[in-house]
Amino acid sequence: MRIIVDAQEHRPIYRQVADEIKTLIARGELQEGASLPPVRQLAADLGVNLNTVATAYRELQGEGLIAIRHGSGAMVASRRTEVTSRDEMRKALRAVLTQMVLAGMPRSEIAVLVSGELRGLTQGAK
Amino acid sequence: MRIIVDAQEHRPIYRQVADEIKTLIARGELQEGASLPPVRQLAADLGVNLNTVATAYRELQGEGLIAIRHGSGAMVASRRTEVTSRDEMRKALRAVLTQMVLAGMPRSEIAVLVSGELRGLTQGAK
Amino acid sequence: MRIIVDAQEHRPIYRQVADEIKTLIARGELQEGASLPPVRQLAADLGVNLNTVATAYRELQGEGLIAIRHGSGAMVASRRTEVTSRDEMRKALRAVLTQMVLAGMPRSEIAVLVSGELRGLTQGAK
Amino acid sequence: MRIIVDAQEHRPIYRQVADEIKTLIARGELQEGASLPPVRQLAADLGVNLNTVATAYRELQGEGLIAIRHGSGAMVASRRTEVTSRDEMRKALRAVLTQMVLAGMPRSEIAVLVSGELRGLTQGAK
DNA sequence: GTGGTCTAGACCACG
DNA sequence: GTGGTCTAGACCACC
Repeated sequence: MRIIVDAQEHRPIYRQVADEIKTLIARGELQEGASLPPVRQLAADLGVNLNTVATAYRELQGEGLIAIRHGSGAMVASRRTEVTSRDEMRKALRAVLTQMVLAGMPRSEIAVLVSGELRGLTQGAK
Repeated sequence: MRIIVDAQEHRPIYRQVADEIKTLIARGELQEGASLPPVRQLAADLGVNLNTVATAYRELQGEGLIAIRHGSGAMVASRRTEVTSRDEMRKALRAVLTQMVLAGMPRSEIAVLVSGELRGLTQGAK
Repeated sequence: MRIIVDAQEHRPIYRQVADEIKTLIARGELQEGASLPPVRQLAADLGVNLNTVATAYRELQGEGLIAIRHGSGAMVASRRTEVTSRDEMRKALRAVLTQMVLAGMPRSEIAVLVSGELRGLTQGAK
Repeated sequence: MRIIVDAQEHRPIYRQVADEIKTLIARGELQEGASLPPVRQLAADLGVNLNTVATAYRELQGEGLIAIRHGSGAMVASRRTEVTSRDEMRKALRAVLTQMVLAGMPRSEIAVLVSGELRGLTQGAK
């Protein structure tokens, strides 16, 4: 499983892990029923603390995206989640776009970035 | 100045305040040279501590977006910032879009949201 | 880590702490990758509030000199900074030298002081 | 009297004014007995608040550098002062040099800056 | 009247 | 155990 985390980023590491796994699920690279690597192994691969990965898995479980079965690992449960409110997502979107606009990125370039990411995320869904 | 903060959100309050002000600047609702409300007044309006607003202002000052002059208040200094790397913005964008896709939001609706926000942010720039 | 602060001085304490750490880094007494003491411990050592040290660390982080990782402490990241403009540094230098000249300090003695400090600061850079 | 202040700098404006006048005195451009401009006029020239200039004059008077006579303006009293302790000056010098070193300025260039400033300050003294 | 700094202490987030 | 955030309130510095 190809995941990269960066300790210097603003987002906490556990959330980076969770977000990357979410992206893999959304892209269809992790299908329903697929097994996730054991916590210890993923932690070792990423060079992070075991608790960090465990927290990420717990978050994904809380959102209903994965199922953790004691003693037999974790697997992808579903491609649907609804925990984050529409309003909160909109605020997050606005914050990101604001950042890009203030950084001087032209609107056309932002549009290209967005559609590029969207294409990657939705093609696996069909 | 219309700003809303939510103590329940993950983002710290001082960053919510800073982000909202950034959006107002990006939108052109706060022009260069415009005065910001005194920290104590904004703190009272938002129902938060003085220091929380002061921290937000300090962050904006550090990014070069506002100029604070001791004894005479704060004003908008610029509409440009460069603190966040392109790569970090891209990752943040991907995380938000992933969230939306997994929430089951159709691609067309996401596109509408994005362009709506973008329109609000870039029209003030002309 | 030997740091001394003086509450009577004009410079705020958090900046004194940051300045002292900067000097330790410039001197090479704190190498890149070295750990800084936990905020609470340094605060206790100096007899100041936790927040005061946290503010100093945050300032150093903003200048890129240290990296703070939530949950696992702070470490020296770099020996380079670029925040202060050349012109501002020159003006500050002039102010200090003016002070010394008006205090009646002979030019030769000032030169000795300067080269002594400079030697301490640049020898670690070899 | 050629004085420039910058509201964005770290030093408070009143201190910038005081420092600039000190430099003029140290350089010999303001001789003993010379009159200083009226507070109101200097404030108008600099575009700053009247109280700011008054505070600067008060500081200079406190250091014995100028004499303020009620109703007849201020004049340069002496070129000697001793209010700032040797230790505090040394600390200020160290902070400036640390800044320069961390900004990557080579030792040779710093030396040139220092001797250039020193030459300007001490030539008027002979 | 404006912002700046500091404290003491509480509680949370992260690894 | 580490840093982060917030509060309430005091006092200072600046314009």
